[in-house]
Amino acid sequence: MTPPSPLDLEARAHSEHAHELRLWLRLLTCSQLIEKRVRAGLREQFDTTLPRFDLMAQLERHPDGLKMKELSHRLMVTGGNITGITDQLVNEGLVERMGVDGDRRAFRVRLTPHGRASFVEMAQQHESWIVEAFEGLSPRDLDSLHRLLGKVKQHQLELNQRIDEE
Amino acid sequence: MTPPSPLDLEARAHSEHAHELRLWLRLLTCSQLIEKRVRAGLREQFDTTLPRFDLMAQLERHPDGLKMKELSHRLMVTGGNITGITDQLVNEGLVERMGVDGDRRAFRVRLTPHGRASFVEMAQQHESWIVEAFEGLSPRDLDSLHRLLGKVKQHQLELNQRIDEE
DNA sequence: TATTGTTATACTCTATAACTATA
DNA sequence: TATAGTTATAGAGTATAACAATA
Repeated sequence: MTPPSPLDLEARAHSEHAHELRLWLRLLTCSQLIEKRVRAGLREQFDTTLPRFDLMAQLERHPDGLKMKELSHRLMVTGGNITGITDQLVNEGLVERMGVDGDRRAFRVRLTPHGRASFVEMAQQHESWIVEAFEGLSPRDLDSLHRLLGKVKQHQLELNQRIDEE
Repeated sequence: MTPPSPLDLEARAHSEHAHELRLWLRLLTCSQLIEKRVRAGLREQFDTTLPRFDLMAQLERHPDGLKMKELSHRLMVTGGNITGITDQLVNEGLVERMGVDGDRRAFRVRLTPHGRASFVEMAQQHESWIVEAFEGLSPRDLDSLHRLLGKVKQHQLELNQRIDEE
């Protein structure tokens, strides 16, 4: 016979916040499942990766280019990684580094015409994966989910703000 | 250099299906922000990683242990990785491999008493991070979000089912 | 002195494929 | 033949820290 578990008490204490924990696990599962499909599609159909796609997506939104520092901030990764991804994309002729007037330390990175055409093609396919991922939701559900996640996001940003100020 | 704080990943959305794209980017942003905090906490306070924590969490829910194959399925990663993580945890005395009656190929992996105690400590802290992450939501919001994500998850699983059958 | 960006490095996480030992 | 698990390997993705050039 199994000895009584010493952890029954803790298990009960945990169940007090079981709602939050279950929500977190479900949120994580959803984003992992969708992300896996997107990564696989980018790899199989376009021989690229999500960080590369994300960097190009940022540049597509900013035709005049973005500085390395700005890319680092927007993609939430440290600078060395941006250098590496940018180097790859430059070698493939998809983006280019341009000088910045008045600051010879910095670059503007922007899409080349080839990079822009390439991105448009990927973005169309990407969109279809995402539409497929959410086709189980009504327009009203989509809106509710967006609004609720907006609250979550806002709260995370406030938490990070507090930490940055410490 | 610390990881850059926030972001504007959501800038990526553009087309006629902008609703779905924006929802996806927001979902991804939320899970990334929370996940980064959890990973950082596990590393700083317990010198461990999220996959290790997740494996132990599975075992805590299954006191009789789980087979390597089951862990692989539940954690959504391939078998070789389970071997690696399990090896680490065995070396640290946190889990153990037990034989399975009637199948000498397989193992049951389960928490040791030390592993269980260690997990409880981590889980309490983990819970506080998750509660903090969602403290901006009312109980009603929590419930709505959980229900909506349930629809998303269900749809992903059906999509994967279709792919597995191809 | 501070900031922008690069370089070098190391570590975690992951998938793939070949392998073994059982079934 | 098929399955459970291991091993070996390669590559993605990331952070850290030291560094150069410029502000």
